[in-house]
Parts: sequence; structure tokens; C-alpha cells
Amino acid sequence: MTRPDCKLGRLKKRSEFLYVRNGRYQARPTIVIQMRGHSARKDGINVGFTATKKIGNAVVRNRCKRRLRELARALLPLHGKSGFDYVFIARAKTAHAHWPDLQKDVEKALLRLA
RNA sequence: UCAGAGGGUCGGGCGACCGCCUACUUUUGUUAAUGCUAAAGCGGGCUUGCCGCGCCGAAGCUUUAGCGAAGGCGGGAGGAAAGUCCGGGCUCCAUUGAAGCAGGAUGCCGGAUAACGUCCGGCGGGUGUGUUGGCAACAACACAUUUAGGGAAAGUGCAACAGAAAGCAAACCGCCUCAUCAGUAUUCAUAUUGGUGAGGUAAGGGUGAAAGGGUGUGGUAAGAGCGCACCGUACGUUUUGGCAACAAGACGGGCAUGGUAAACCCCAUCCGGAGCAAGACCAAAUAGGGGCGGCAUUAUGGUGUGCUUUGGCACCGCUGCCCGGGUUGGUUGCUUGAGGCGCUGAGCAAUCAGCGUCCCAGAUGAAUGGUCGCCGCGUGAGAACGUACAGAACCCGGCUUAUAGACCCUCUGAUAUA
Repeated sequence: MTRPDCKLGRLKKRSEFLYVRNGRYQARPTIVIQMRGHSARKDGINVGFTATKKIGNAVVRNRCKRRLRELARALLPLHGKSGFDYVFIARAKTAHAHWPDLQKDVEKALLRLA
């Protein structure tokens, strides 16, 4: 199942985020994951991260994004589908949740989406 | 040792595994350019200077630049990075000329500074405590604390409740005089008590944040700056000291127009606007924009970043050619700066000068970390819990606000020891 050759791209434009928002999504207690296939490029996985002002100040939001980035780096090559864009959205519990719980949530969400 | 006040410094550490951004450097891949290996003739014809064939840029290497990969060696959030409240640098707005209006800010004096509404020093005012002098009013001194501190005799406004009365003062109680009525006493005309009326009175009571100088004394029917002495004093004149704010003293004036300007306002001084999403370049796709040339027209008009007037400047229509706005795509601006640290000197200080030394984040859906373990610190008997506020976004100087805890210095008080 391991695909070390799979490279993670990043979503950077607002339009890309809006495109993914209209796809499928899975909500877990600590995280929300959105997914949508992209037509232009056939393989490779792109990922973006979102932390709204609702979950805290800038320090909390930055911490959430960094944790999500680590999760994506570790788990997306294993459970993500090539040719799709993903968006990880932080929730209120993301910053202070236990690491194994976070990993479980991400794993379950990715498997359901796949 | 403990508690309090003020000022300053810091604001977790170590290890393991896995990552991110970036300066420099080594190797390597690729693209482009550059140079080197790099050289040459032969045959035919013959009116000799004509014709034919052949030869170099393939490849490799060198150097440079861009992009990518791997390795090495460095760097990688704050004291407030925050709020965006002031002051600058920088950039653009054609020029930021003059006057006025509007708007905003500031407001004792001197200094520091690039500048400031900041900082330092001083002056004045208020409040509290103590000491000394005085019969007292009060004054002087010391310490602490506080202060947005131009103008209240230019005008307007505001002040609840209480109180008789609160703004060219006012008579509720009280005090005093006179008139009158009633009572009492007797020396028969006075004294005295009470009521009513007419006046005088700001000494006393009461209300209030505030009642129009204070203390003493004379004076008076009772009182009153009504007179006098002293104290205070807004104000005027003046002397001395001080750069100045101001201070100390002398004389005059009998004491009046109370407070509030972080209420409107008046006075003085200062201020052009927008901001790195500024601005510049590149690529892409389209004009309503711009440039140059030609022709026409010359201003009486219109347009140009708060508004009005004015000076000056630029532009306006048609046509040909060229470039091409806006656009969060990329590159740049982008980090060496009123810079940090150390020493010496000047100054009460803010700060400045000299010398030496160092280079210390430059990201752009935004790096500066994620996970785990151990330790430190605080609370607690222990288990355990807590370990703050908070994330650079062009850069500096301040202010304000948030902040667990630790350390240092000074002062004050308590306790213990000597």
C-alpha cells in the first residue's frame, strides 16, 4: 500500500479551495476532510489546510495547521486516492487533542472517502 | 528572613525520531551562452584567374548563468511580533505656489531627538502625614503622592438632591430696635415674658460640593472691612535673582466678576493625500487608456487627490503607427539599519561622541515545526494538576493594552541576630 513515489502538492489559490468544497466530505470530532477529483492532472495528490478564526487566535490556528500538515504528510500517501484534491479543516479540538486520536480520526475519514 | 512600592532583566531546558524555509559551499543532472580540441587542399581545363570535387562547427572538455537533486556547514518569531493610537523613513499622486474655509491635533518652562502627542530635568497647583513658629487665622520646612497646567471681566450652556436663599445674592430659625396687644412684678413708671406687625442685621444655627476673605480687637441697638493690627490674597506698579516657567521682597487697593473649557467656544502653534494590495518589471488575454508623428484649433469653456478663489503648468478634436490599463499569476521592492554588543569620555538625566567588534528571519494559502521521553518551576501529605500573554508580513522611534513565573537593584516597614 505504501507509495513512496507519490508526491503531495499544495492547494494555494482560493478558487481551488472553493472547487473542493463542492465535493464529498467526512466530519470527525477533531477534523473535517473534503475531497474532490481533479480533471486536469491524472495522478498525484494535492492537499490544503484551513483553520478559521472560530477556533482561536493566530497562535492556535498556526498550531492546528502545522499538526494537520504532519498528519497529511504521514497518512495521505497510505490512504489517499491518487488524482484527488483534499482539504483538511481544523475544528475546536484539533489544537489540544491527543495525537493517537487525531491519527485515528484522519485514518477513518480517509478510508470512508476511499 | 518576610511584606509592600518603584525601576530593570529574562520569560523554560535537554535528548531521540521525522520534517519546513533560507544564505554560503561541494558534487551532479539539465538548458543556454562562451572558448578549446580545429586542421587543407586536390583535380580538370586553359582565351590563364575559369570550372568541379573536398574540408570546419558531430562529439567531448573548459568557463559562466538559470532551474532541479543530493551532501556539508551556518541562521530561523516577540517583549509585547498585538491594538493600529502618534511620529518618521521609503513609494506614488504633473507642481505641492499663495490666501481663505472646513477638519484634525497640541497647549507651564528648558533640554534630548530625524521627528513626536515621546523621553529627561525644572517650575507651579492639589492632597496626605510629620516637625517647628504663632493666642489664632496661618506660615515655613521635610517626606510621600498626584497633576491635559493657555483663556472663565467675548459670548452661550450646565449644576441632581437639600436649602428661606445658588449668581447684578438671599432673612427660615436666631439676634436687635420701634409700634401695638395681653400677662406678671412692684418703687406706678419702668423692668420683664409671650403674641402680632414694621424695620435693621450675614456674628451664630441649620442645608449643601460651594452661602461672596480669615483671626483678634475696637465699634454698635444688634451687626457688618464700618475702623484698626496681623494673616491670606486674584489684581496693578516696581526691585532683585533666574536662559525661562517662576521665586523672594516693597508699594498700592478694603477684598470685587464662585465652579466647570478630557461642555460648546476663543486665542496661539502645527498638519497636502494615499499607502508595500505603495511602486517597478515580465508573461498571458482584451479596450473605454497612454506615447510619438501629421492636420486642425488656440481659449471665452471644461478636466486635474477635502472645498472655494487665485498664480502657474498639463491636457481636450480628427487621423496613422506603436505600446498596451484593471487583473492578489511570476520576479522585484526585501532587508546593513536614526542597527546590535562591548569599552572609554561628556552630561544631574534623557542622550550624544569616539574606538573596537558582529551581520542577527525574509516567508507570500504565508517557513521558523510535529510527536515522544526526561528534567526544571509552582500548588499539594500524596496522587495529580498547572506551566502565561501571545505568531514577523516594507522598516524604524514611541505610546497603550495582555502577561504564569523567575532573577537583580533601590527605598520603606516588621521580625531575628550582633
